[in-house]
Amino acid sequence: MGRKKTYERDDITGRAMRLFWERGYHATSTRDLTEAMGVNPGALYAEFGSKEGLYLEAIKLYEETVVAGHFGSLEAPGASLEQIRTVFLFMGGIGSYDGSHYGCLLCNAGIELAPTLARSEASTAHFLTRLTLAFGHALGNARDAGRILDDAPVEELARFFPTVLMGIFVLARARVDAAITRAAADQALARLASVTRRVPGEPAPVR
Amino acid sequence: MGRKKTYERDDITGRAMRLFWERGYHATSTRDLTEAMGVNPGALYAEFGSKEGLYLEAIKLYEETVVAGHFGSLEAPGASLEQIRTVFLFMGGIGSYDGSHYGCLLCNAGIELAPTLARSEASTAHFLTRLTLAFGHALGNARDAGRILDDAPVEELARFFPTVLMGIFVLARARVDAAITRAAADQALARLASVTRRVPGEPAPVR
DNA sequence: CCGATATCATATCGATCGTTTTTCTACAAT
DNA sequence: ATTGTAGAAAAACGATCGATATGATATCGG
Repeated sequence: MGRKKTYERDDITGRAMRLFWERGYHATSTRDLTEAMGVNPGALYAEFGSKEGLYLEAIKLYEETVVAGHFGSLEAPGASLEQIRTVFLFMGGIGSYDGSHYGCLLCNAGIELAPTLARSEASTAHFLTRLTLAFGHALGNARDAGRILDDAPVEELARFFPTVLMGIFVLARARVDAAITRAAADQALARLASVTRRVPGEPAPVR
Repeated sequence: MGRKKTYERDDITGRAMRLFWERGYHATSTRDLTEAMGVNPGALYAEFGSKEGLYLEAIKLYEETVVAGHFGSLEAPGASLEQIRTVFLFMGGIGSYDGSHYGCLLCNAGIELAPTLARSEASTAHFLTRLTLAFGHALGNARDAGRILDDAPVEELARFFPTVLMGIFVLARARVDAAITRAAADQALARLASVTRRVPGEPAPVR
């Protein structure tokens, strides 16, 4: 009994996510949020408890959709060098996409809120751990397949690549020239190429 | 004629800088600022015009002191590979220093305010340009001295290194394990080593 | 068709925001 | 000593913040 909701939770969470993503936490007011979500304040607080609760839900949705969409290929069973290259080719070109100045919600959250909101800090740290494991997975597969040198520092590389990605997100948000993110991604791939075993038919490593 | 000021502008700007650096712009109120600066609101507005004006002054001071302190060696006439290595050795160890979770004020400013405060976006972009020029300068010197390969991609590397630094700042602010920033810095140096010409008496490149 | 009730739209809450005004105090030229 | 003035100290400004309370409205079981 009672009236039906005129919204779906995932939908309004997604709208809030995009607003937080673009503007950050503090620069987004609850009025901005209710307007973009198309709901009244009461619904926001009934669904999410507080602005902070909504933010954390938005982060969760971001992990499940955006992060999974961009980096899920690295976590797939057969992930290897191709998936790493694809990620960096995409990230290198991020400066030329619409909305690239949004950067990454979890990177933004870590910068803006890590000192004052422990759950945000934890989310960003978890995100970085996830990326590190994903790269480690793909690199491990590549090593098992004999595609990278036996003494390649897999663990260090798996920590290096996410760091470069964070740097690229910072550059994208500061709207630097797209050629810079391109160069950064290319050089990360060049580091990968320097530990890659050459096999017949494969293109030469970038320099 | 009139009463003497009880503060010095650089001193109170520095106190504001540290507070903005740690907490970010929006999470720092003018009351927090006046308290930390040891002045009354009237003095803040007489000196800086607005909270935004104070923030921009703090950024300027940060460039002149902190940035110059950490990256000035790269801009010196004789800068070369040693200066690049020193920078990354320091940055790799940043996770183990007190206050490392502050990250970098200009990186933080780019993330938090770039979408809403054009002058902040410009400051971060200018900072990145400055770093790129500094690395390009050091790499150019190294190439002129025959210390890196003739076909080494100097310009791309000069764009790559600042990107890695931004990534490390993000990690530091999210308080990830110090071993991760260390690995990221080491791998950036490994990329440098792969274009470095081996000369007698020099240590072997890192892998 | 009718109460019961969950959600709607809207007004409004106290707190805090960035900023300004007011009042008082110290200093210097006369 | 007097007086003009720049700065210190404190109160208070309107606006907006996150959050809530108040009625109107739609949807159900009966």
